[in-house]
Amino acid sequence: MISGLKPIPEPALRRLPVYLQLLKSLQERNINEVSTTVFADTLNLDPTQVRKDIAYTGMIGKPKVGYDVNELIDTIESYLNWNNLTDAFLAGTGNLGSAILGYDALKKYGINIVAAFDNDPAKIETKIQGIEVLPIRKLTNLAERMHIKVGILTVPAQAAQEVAAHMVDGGIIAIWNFAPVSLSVPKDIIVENAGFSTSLAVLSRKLTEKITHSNRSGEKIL
Amino acid sequence: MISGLKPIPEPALRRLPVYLQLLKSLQERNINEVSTTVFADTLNLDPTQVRKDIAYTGMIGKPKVGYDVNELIDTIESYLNWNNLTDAFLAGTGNLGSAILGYDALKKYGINIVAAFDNDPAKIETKIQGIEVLPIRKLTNLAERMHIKVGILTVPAQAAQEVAAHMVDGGIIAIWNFAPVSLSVPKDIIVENAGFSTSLAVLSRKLTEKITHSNRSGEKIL
DNA sequence: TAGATTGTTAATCGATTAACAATC
DNA sequence: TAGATTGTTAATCGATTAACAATC
Repeated sequence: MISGLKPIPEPALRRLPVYLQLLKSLQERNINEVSTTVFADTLNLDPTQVRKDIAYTGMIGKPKVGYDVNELIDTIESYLNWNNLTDAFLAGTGNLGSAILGYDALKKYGINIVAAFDNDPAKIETKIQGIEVLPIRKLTNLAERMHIKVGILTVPAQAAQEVAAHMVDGGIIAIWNFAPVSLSVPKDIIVENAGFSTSLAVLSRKLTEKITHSNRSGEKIL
Repeated sequence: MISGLKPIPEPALRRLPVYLQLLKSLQERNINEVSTTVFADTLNLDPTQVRKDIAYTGMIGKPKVGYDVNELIDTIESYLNWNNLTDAFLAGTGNLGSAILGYDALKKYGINIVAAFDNDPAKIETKIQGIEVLPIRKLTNLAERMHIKVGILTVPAQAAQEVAAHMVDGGIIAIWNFAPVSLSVPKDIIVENAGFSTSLAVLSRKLTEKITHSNRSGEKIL
């Protein structure tokens, strides 16, 4: 065993930030210890599941007591590498791109946007939310020179594939993709799709099911 | 059997918009037929999985031929109810909220924002992206009167729980939550968390794993 | 101490993948 | 027709949940 930890399943990984958020609120209320029962009751999860999820981070609890809140925050944050800032480029300074540039909390998730890129001449050489906007053609070279590893893709759908390719050319290995397009990139490139469509599909379908179901069973829908 | 269709597992539901996106691009290229082999190869999925996913929507294909592209688009869109516009309220007109107000493509996902809410006096009674901004205290009443079912929550974390409660009071039954908070709402309320943290957790951890792994095995990381 | 909680192994559940007859 | 593809049943895989000894 080299790393001492089994690779985490993605569903478990997705729950970690939820735990973190609860832990922070406990910390604010000066609560120093937390059991998986508390997690489970608050978040509607199974306590065993919470215990397993936490175990993936390497955190060790105390029987009868639970977990130390501060320590667990530190452990999860360093497991996610959120305690270190990773420099990132953002491409596409439309509404969404600009909003992300202005989203200070990104630093809490370990992301530090150092430059933005766009092809609109009106935006180039200006600053949006204090971050300089450069032409897209400079992205590849600059990424290489600055050893940038993370790219945030907020360009329109039809430009996404091309800009993603520029990112990869510049040595970027992780793309946070907001465009509604499945990017075709080398298989060792990490792509995390954060577009709205998946999330809205779940919302829309659940809503549709609920409405048609409550109609059928005669419940009121107003 | 009442509805004729088994309820779809959430992982399958999340893949539907991805299929839809590919289908639209086939449609643009005037391709009328598609097989699950094409889906599988393009999207790196198992063809049987694609077939099962599509079956949940009620779509029927033709052996040897595949599926009719236009018909499958229609079927998925109506399965998600994206072919009808659902009116929605948005609360919180900061960077992200404003970006969503300006995001025309939301209409393609069946969402039509009819009013926005904020507590900043400077914003109230103005229009953002052509949509009127009203004080939050008017949300509950107006939601009720307008029979609004969907609320988009883009307020700061500390306000999220309270505003969510106002939405529920006004009869909203589905909340698209962008605040990094797990909302506590009655169990029949649909909450879809679309905050950045989950998505960034996956990206960050995968990146960390990749970098530490490639170091260990001696590959170059630049 | 007794009771609550952790860590872990075993059982269950559900989703993915494989196999294959039916079809055009 | 032959070969490709669908639809579906069976097998596998992996995640969730249950059970329980160890612990403070």
